[in-house]
Amino acid sequence: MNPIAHIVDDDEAIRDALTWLFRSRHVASRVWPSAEAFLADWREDLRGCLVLDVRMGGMSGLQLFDLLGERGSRLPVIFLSGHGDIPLAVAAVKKGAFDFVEKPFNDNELVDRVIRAMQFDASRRAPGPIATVASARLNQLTPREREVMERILAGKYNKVIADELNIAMRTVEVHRARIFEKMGVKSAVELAQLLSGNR
Amino acid sequence: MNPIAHIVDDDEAIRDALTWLFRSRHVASRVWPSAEAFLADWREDLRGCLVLDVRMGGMSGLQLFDLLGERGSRLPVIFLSGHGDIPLAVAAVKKGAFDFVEKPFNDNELVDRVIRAMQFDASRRAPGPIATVASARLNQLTPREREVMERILAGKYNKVIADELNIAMRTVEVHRARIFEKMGVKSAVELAQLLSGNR
DNA sequence: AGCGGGGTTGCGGATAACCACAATTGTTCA
DNA sequence: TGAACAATTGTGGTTATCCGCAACCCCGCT
Repeated sequence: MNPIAHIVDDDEAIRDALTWLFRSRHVASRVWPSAEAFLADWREDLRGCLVLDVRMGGMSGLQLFDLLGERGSRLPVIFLSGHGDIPLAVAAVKKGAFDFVEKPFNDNELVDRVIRAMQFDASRRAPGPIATVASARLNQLTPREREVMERILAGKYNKVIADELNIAMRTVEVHRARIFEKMGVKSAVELAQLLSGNR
Repeated sequence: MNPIAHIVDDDEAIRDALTWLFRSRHVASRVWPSAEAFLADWREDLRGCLVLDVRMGGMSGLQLFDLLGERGSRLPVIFLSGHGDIPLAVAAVKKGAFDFVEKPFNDNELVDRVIRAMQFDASRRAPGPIATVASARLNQLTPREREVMERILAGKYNKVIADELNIAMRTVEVHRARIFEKMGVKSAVELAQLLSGNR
């Protein structure tokens, strides 16, 4: 899925205006008339950003935001809020929304924020330095050790790993110990945490 | 450490100008005259953003950027680039830099981008939806189970956990099993991955 | 030939995890 | 007051992990 601005608003006039606006600024976009409609099309790998009306018939923008959060969405969300909805939008920002824009909005400002949200999304997905913490140590591992490690991280028993690789359990144990040593961890749990880009 | 704009530039005039600029806009900032100097003060928990001159005597901004990446920094980086350095800066953005600004820069624009970078940093650290994948299941856990889980994630043995909580090992085992069941995982490794915001 | 590194294996024992079965408190809520 | 739930513990047994000690094979390099 290519990065696009995903727009959810129940006001057709707004949808049309935004479609025109983004097209004129060469920003790819697509509109949905309701939270439910968007949810039906939502997939975890959507990229770009989400422009979301706070107040809508049916499921509100906030509710959608929360729901997407639960489902693991990381799409940056920009809320469109009427002047009365600002406290709501602020609360949303505190919960991790990317930004919010007051209605009526200034075209340039909105486009600017959408572009930034999309840049944000892109940079967060960049393979770059994010997970490089462990890569230095990872490079010390021999190929075979890497194979074993994969399976350790899959939560498999040594016995199973031995089976899959057609080697003795004892060998797996040896690899396991070396892996922990080289990666500077004491347990499989620590290893998983180290490699899950957490902190 | 409170969020501030961390500024690294080897030109004293620029440093002074930026200090003044941010102060006038009520954005906390601090300056360093070289990459090396900043590196000496760098800590993993710095918050805010990093404004970095691409070209400097000694270590360049790009080098510092790479180095920080290796050390696990997640501070969003805004590069200040002369017009000749733009290709470099663009490359940096592809590697995960947050933004770059051409010199000479427009004050408003720079402040705006710095604020966005800081918002980005703040929202990324927000307890919000990021790790909410698991939070639904996490809420099913009883307080006691949570206590046990913390210690499991610390890689401790059941025996040690039992000791710390002053309960029998058997009890820990029961909690452990329940935790795995409620969280829908089969091993401590999976649990760690689930809770490390990976995907 | 000698050396080192990577991969492999066996033995045996200490330690921990995992589990089914069974049971006892204390609290909250209908 | 009785059902439901959280927290607790025990017994006994199976299965895994973790390690020291010792060893063999293959390969590339000196």
